[in-house]
Amino acid sequence: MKFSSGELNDQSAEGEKNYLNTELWHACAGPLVSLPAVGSHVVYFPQGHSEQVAVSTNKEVDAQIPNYSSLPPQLICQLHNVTMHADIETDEVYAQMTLQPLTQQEQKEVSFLPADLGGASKQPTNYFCKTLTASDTSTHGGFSVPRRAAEKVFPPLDFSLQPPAQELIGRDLHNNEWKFRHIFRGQPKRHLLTTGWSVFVSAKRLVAGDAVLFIWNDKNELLIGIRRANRSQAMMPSSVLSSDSMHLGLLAAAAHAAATNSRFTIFYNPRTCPSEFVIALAEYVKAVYHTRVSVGMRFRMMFETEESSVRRYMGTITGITDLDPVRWPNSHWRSVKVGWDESAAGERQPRVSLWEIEPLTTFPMYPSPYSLRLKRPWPPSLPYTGMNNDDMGFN
Amino acid sequence: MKFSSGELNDQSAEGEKNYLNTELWHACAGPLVSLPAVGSHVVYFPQGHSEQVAVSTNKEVDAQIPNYSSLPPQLICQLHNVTMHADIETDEVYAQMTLQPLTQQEQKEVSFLPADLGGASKQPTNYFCKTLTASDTSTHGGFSVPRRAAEKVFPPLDFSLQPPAQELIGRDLHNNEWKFRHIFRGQPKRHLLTTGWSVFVSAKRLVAGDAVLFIWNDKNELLIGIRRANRSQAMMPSSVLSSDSMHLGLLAAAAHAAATNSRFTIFYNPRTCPSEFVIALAEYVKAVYHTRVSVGMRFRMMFETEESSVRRYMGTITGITDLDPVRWPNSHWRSVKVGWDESAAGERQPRVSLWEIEPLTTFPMYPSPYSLRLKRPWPPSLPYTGMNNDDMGFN
DNA sequence: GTGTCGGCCGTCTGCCGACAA
DNA sequence: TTGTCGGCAGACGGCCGACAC
Repeated sequence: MKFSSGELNDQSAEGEKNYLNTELWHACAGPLVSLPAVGSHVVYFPQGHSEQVAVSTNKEVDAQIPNYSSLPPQLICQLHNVTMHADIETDEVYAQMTLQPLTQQEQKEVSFLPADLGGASKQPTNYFCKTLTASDTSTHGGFSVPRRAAEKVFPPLDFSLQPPAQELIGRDLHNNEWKFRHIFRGQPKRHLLTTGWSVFVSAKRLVAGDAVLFIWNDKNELLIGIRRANRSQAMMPSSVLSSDSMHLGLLAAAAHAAATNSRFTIFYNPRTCPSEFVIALAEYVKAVYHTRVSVGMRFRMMFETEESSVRRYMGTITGITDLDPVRWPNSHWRSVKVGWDESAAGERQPRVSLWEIEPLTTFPMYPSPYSLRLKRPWPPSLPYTGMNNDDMGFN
Repeated sequence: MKFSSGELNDQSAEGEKNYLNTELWHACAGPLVSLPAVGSHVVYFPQGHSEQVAVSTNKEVDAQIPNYSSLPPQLICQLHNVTMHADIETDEVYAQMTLQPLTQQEQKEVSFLPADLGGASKQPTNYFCKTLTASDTSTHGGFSVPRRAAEKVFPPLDFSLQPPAQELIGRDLHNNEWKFRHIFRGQPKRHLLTTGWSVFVSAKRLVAGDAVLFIWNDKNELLIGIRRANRSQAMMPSSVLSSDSMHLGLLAAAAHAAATNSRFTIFYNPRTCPSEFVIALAEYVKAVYHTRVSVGMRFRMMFETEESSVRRYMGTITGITDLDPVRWPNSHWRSVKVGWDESAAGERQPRVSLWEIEPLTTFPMYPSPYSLRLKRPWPPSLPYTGMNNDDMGFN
């Protein structure tokens, strides 16, 4: 992957030389998360960004918040910078992206042909993820390593020893070192992490239900990540800025950047965010202009499993309408209403975006009507008007 | 005091019935912090708010951030609501205020005569504040209570017991109960908190240098507060919104509220904020229009001491100029440059606002030239122009 | 194959006065 | 007056196999 990681970042509290391990970041972020390549063209959705802020502040966007008439529901941008980070306190992974909206001239020159998408999330191959049990997190004992996991990920034990045991040394997202005694004992025999485990649990404040990741990478290094359970209401309001002001802030920042074609910075929190709101342009173009969808159509969509792998759920498209006709008319953000085959009561979103689903076609793909106007970035139903600085309120 | 406290607040994670103790909040906030009364008129300074955000995000405001030409450097508002809060994780105190900018008509009707200021911070009388030592926070022992403090604040011990001891039960800002064994023992005799102290220290994650407050209030209740040491760089970026967007957000929120005379919400963090940025209008008017200041004039200003009392430092006015002539011309925010008699290298601000200082006058106060135009809210040098919705970029 | 438990040992918590600053 | 320490007793951390699901 081409994007830089661990760049010096004055908003980071992670210290000067912050070489965050890319592989570990992606493992913690999950198999569905991919970051577009630096320098590439992306589509930014203020609506999606707003959703993330709503989840983070635990407050829906207020109906009183004014809309920015000049801000379209999507901005085509060049991605200038992506840095991966992890919260010092919680190890929550997030990415910082610097985006620059394209000028109208640049947009005309952009290729709207579907390109190769390249950077699919590079999940490590040799890893395991286990949700912690009460015994794992209790002070009474250590960590029970699933047998297959230990045999796949950890270096083989010397079974001539009695009992077979070794010391494992791994590093977390902050490059902190953690040591564990790995032992194979008990009746029946099992793999355990004993000495060192409890300090890890208390340092990371892990509780039953949280998950740990152990990765053995190509360089024979052990990487250790954590994924906290979704204790949804544990999210606390920031007490820095009201959620209304935050919503206004993200809109104002995007509107100003669009009006002046200047750079702006956003944070993307993969574990809290319902959906990615910065999408590779090629992916967007392919989904919106080169895929036929209609009500009644069957589709698949990927979801993450407990064990950090993916599985596909199936559903049917029940409608294609604006999510918010007032604020964001003609937006492709979550424009597809869907029903799920296995619906466990609000477990899955009732609305998705075109690029999140894989339509199931039993017939060969014909060129869509849109493919005839490939040179026009936006169909008439999506008026992408140039913005006038004078109506922004900025100096 | 008239303001409501502990109102139901859907952005609060503190639970349904949040009766936060006003007395304890003020004790934790410190003797210099006062909150204006609900319903009263106040002056809001976006610049000061911006300073708070800069400190909270640990990042100075970017020069690239556009200014809002329509937003004046101060807004006269009615204060509709004040609620006091404490961070669930850190116990950091903060206040949420709902402000509504006055219409031009309302501003003309406002009394600009200096009124009584009323709500000076109501510090408790029977309390003590101690900065924790290494022994206090070590797991090896308990908490050493200064003798005078114990005798003043704690209920008297029954000295017929051997040793004299009692159980103290107190409550923190979240109304959590804490029990301590208070004992008078050792050679020489001293007051100690033993059983219960260490769970408090570990629950609050106190370290040497942090301070605790014990208050005995009128209702014979023990209140317990904490004040963490200024580990300045411990502040971490929020990872929700970029600091630029936050700055834009607060400006946009204030500008929109001013343009539409609608309410907006701000958070005030007394312990992180360099200066109060919501000031009682009466206080502002008195300082700006009824006080003569000039270069060379001597003044006093209050500061908080280690023991949570106040002392006054003296200084000399060295200049009266705009802090930021480009963004905020003709602002009274930190318009006074000062030199301090006892200057311990950047310990005290080199710029203050008029309402923060007490000018020393050896002669009787004559009416200032401004007092002749009391009925005009703003002198010509402060053009308070009405705002035009059309140039705000809002719908 | 793995979660939880009783048993058991060792370390550290935490209460005490001594002592010194 | 009060911060830190050595001493000591008891609680809990943490390693073990047993056992059950």
